[in-house]
Amino acid sequence: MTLKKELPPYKILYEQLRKHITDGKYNRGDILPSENELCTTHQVTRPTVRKALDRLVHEGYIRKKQGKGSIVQGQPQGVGILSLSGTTSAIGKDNLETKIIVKPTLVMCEDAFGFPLLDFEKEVGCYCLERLRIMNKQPIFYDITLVPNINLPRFSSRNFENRSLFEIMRTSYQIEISGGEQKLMAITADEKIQQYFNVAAGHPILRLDRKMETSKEGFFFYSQVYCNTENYGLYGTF
Amino acid sequence: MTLKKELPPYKILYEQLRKHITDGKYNRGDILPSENELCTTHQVTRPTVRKALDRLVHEGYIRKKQGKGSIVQGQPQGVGILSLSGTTSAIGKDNLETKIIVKPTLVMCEDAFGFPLLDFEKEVGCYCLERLRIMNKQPIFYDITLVPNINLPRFSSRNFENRSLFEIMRTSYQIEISGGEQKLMAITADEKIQQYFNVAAGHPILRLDRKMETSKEGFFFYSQVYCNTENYGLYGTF
DNA sequence: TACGATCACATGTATATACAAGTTAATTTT
DNA sequence: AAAATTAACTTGTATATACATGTGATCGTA
Repeated sequence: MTLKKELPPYKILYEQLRKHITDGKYNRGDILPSENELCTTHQVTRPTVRKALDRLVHEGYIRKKQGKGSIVQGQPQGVGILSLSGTTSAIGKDNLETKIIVKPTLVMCEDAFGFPLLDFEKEVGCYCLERLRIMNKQPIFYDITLVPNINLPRFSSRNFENRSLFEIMRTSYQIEISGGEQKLMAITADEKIQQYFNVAAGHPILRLDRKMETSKEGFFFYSQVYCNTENYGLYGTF
Repeated sequence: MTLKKELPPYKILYEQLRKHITDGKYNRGDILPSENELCTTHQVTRPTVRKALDRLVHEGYIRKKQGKGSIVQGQPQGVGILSLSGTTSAIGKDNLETKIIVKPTLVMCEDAFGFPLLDFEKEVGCYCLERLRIMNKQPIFYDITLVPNINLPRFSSRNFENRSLFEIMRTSYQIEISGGEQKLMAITADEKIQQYFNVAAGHPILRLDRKMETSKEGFFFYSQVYCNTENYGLYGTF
């Protein structure tokens, strides 16, 4: 029994081109083979090729120009905290240190940061973990994450110290974040946040409540992120 | 001389369906006419119809389900301020009133909210306009927008009262926002903002600095948005 | 009545083809 | 030699068609 039940051609082509871009076989500024070339090399017709390219355009991997070609943009930058990727990638993970405040603990809850939980999620409970992200010795992010307790082998014992949750999901469980919704607001630091961020009372803090949807049907997870944007504004593209 | 140089059929259909959704002719949960019906009513073929629908899906106006149909999602909640659409659509424009604080005025500037300006942009100057968006009698957004002074006929005399800039760009000049970058931060209200939003000193405010890129090569515009998220958090999908 | 097969219809995917329009480089003309 | 034209590419848009696959109502049977 094969897990991949034969992807449609346009997806195969999409995956392949995407991989070549992320792997660096194509670099920013390169021009992809023309649509007609891709047709012959992949033995598909132009609408099929275009469907694959459309998706790459939409996701920011390439840019197209009439009469010219498909120009590689590179890794969709900016896919920072405001979009697909994990919080870690928001500012580049180089100088970002992660400290676990609360290790994954199973909790029962009725809702997740304003997002209503599904019945089965309430039943099985959620793993809750709290982390503090520190950049250049200064705490920047504090986040609380809720992951429904479905069958994720060894989840609670995994090391979250310096890997984003997204990365663990993808590499250990083949679960990708496919989208989500979020609510943003500016608040003032409460006592807990004042402590964590080492800021005065009344300090403005940016808060995000997010619901992530994944490639695994019906599996969501939730997080609440507090950001001290005093020195590092949140950057993103769209 | 017609300004609209004949939009392609799929765009006409897109605009029309989109309008019917934003106008409320179709409501959340409604099912759009089937692709084949749209073919006959609009005298185009299915790929053309699908192209229009693809775009509506992408922007979050509708959702498609195989075997069922195209289900209206409503105002793209989501495609709100954090993503493609205009600020107006961030919270639905029903109760949103727009007040012009400063009418489009030509100004010369060196940079735009931290984004460096191109040389030609510095040369020709930018139209600067300031607006206050009011929801249920409470000011929610205050934004300063810079639009480079390229040839946009009658731009400064257009009525921005209750249309988003994005909408005017799209419908009057066939310029679409294709992406952009933004920086977010939480700040405390300065005196001007305190006045506009009628809040106390120290009130937390969410600020966005954005650079928008458009379908018109080399044409960008810039805005700085202040949001009072006390009662209405910024909502978006990704 | 309850259940299951069937059928009509929805979207999903793919082919084959045609022409429009923008870009670039080679070719021709001046 | 320089400028204008052309030719050969590119992507953009559209048609016409075919079959696969998911959904839901209808009909027929146990």
